[in-house]
Amino acid sequence: MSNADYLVRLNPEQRAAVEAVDGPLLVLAGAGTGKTRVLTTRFAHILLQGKAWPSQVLAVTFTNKAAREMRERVSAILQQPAEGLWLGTFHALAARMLRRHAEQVGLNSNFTILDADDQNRLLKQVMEAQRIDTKRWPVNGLMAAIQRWKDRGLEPEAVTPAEDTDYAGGRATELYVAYQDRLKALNACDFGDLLLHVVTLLRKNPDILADYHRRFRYILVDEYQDTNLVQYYWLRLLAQGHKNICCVGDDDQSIYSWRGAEIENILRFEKDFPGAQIVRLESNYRSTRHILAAASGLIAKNSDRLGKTLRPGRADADGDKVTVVSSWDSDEEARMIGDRIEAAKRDGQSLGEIAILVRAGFLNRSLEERLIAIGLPYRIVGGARFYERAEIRDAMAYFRVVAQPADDLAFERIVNLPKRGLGDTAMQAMHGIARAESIPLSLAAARALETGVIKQAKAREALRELLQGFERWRAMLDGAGHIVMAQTLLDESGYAPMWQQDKSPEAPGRLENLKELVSAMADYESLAAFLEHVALVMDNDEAAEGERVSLMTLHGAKGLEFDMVFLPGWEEGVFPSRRSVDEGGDKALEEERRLAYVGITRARRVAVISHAANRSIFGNWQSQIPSRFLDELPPGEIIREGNTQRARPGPSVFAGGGMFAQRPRRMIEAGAWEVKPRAAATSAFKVGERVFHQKFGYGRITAIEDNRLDIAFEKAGDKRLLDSFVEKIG
DNA sequence: CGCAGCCTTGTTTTT
DNA sequence: CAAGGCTGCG
Repeated sequence: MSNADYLVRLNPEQRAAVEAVDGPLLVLAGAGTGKTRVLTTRFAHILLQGKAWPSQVLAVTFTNKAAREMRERVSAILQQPAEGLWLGTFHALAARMLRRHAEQVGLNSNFTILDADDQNRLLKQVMEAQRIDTKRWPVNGLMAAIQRWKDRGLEPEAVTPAEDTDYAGGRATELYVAYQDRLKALNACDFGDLLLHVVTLLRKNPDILADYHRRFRYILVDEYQDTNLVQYYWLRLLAQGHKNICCVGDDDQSIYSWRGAEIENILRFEKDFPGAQIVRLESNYRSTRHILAAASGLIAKNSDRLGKTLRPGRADADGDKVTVVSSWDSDEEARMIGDRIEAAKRDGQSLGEIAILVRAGFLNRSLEERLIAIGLPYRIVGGARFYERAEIRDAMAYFRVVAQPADDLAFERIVNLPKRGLGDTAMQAMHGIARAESIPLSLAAARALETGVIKQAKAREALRELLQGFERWRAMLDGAGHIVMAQTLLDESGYAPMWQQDKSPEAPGRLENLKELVSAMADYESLAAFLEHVALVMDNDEAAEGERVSLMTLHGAKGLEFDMVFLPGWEEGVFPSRRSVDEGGDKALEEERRLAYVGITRARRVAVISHAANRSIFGNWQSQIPSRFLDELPPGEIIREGNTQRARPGPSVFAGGGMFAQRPRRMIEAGAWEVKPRAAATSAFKVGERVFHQKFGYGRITAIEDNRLDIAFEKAGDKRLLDSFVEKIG
């Protein structure tokens, strides 16, 4: 593409969004309306018009993937590598700013960024030091509260009674203070701190803020609907200078409130930035008209919306209606999906363009089993990630101690790994010294050797060797470089040999991962740069090799598109998620609905939604009620298939016969997802009656609520079922 | 000090 | 059903 015609390729609304360069602008971009194109073209337009140098534009995204994509596309339009840009995720950019001014908030610029696991362990230590019973008061509960405070931009002293929780008898803020103190002592930050500290320092230092005002003439923000309050404060502070802030987002795709995102940020944009223009992108170039209509009909049930109508923008927008399939159980649902994928494959459909999108990870299980059984290649996107694997985290802990001897959490993780004979008592001793003298653990360990508090000679010797090792490895950074250092360390520390001697089946894979880790280091010029990368870029998008079906969560699918999309598990409790709705009420329900909207709008050509009448959850079978979202789909846009009867009354379901095999059973009416709650009076059951269920066997009714029965099954335990799935025993 | 086996417990979504 | 924490033993 020559850079002269980049504007011609836009439709009028997109072009308006690109050309309205000065002043605040909100671009409401529906799914598939060319949001990324607008953002990147606008970026390039600013540069090509000579409005700013590349270093004078701040471009913020949520994910590393989006940042990478934007960088590539801007380069393509500029026809040169886009370097020296302030382009990245909120967290990466905040970390960059914070390192420049770390001393303003009491940190050293080489501070460590802790991951979720470290955060939890640290907070647990803090709580135990304060004699909090972590059984009665789970660490996760306080962690969540602290994160919420940080998401809202609240330092401990800013937590008002109204924002407080009654956690641990009202000691939550006190613990928050202790946790923050501990972080500073460790010269560490958690994820929330990156933004919180930056906002604090910008507020307290007008001169620094003025500096950034001078620098950033234009600000571009992607996925604005997912920003939380601190992110919003940060943007608002920076935008005060030139007021050229452009936020792109879609209120209908706000799905991260559980992580602190405030949909109000986007709903309130015009108030926050007076004189703001709003451009709506409503021409969808992705999906067929039925898919769009189904998604639009569903999202129309939400009330908190700015309002936006998706129009089919494709010339070939005709296509099939959305299919809704009912199945007896999750296995049959998985079989149905597998069959359809195989059929599509026979018709020449590329597997890489097929996705199965689920509400939660556990739904993958039966799907995976089926795909393996029929030999369809698949990949799980966003599953156990590379940098979260134990061996990687262990190796990283070693590297962290090399980079920062004061990193107690890392030191603690590896001091006895491989086993060096340092158990609880030795650790207690070291902690005691560290606390008494206010020194890092690794120094305390050296002191412990001198004072001889570690009794066992073997442990002492092993510890001495480890500490000497760290000095050697640290010295290698200057001469041999970080890659040689890493190899030497993994070998000499005994960590890699530990896995070499391990006979378990996964050991070879772990060694392989360690090799991969070391080779990944080659892309970074220093150990510090590598550590930063790992802390902030948790995704390593392994090249999507080969033709594979993608399995992922609905959250993970945001921003992606596929020819063919399967949406299984549309059942009450699963989707919408019971837990979300219990916690967040109507607001959460609307968010679940937005998630459904995101799911449907991923599909270009084919969307298949399904539900099953029975599903195994937490290891036991439950009877499932079809999702209310199914009823909310416009009837004219969908075709229903299947039913909730057992597919075949063959031996497969109750293999081996057994006590249930011979029972006569009442069949459930076809099309059972239309089963609606009936009036209480019609329930033909009585408390105390003995009943039979096809999967759970015999039981007795303990309570009746409308058409729902609480039943104590002899084998399967207590369940709540729809009465239509149960039969009386005469 | 370390291990094995028991029990509990909890399962959404992630930068 | 899994993983992780706790207990009790060698």
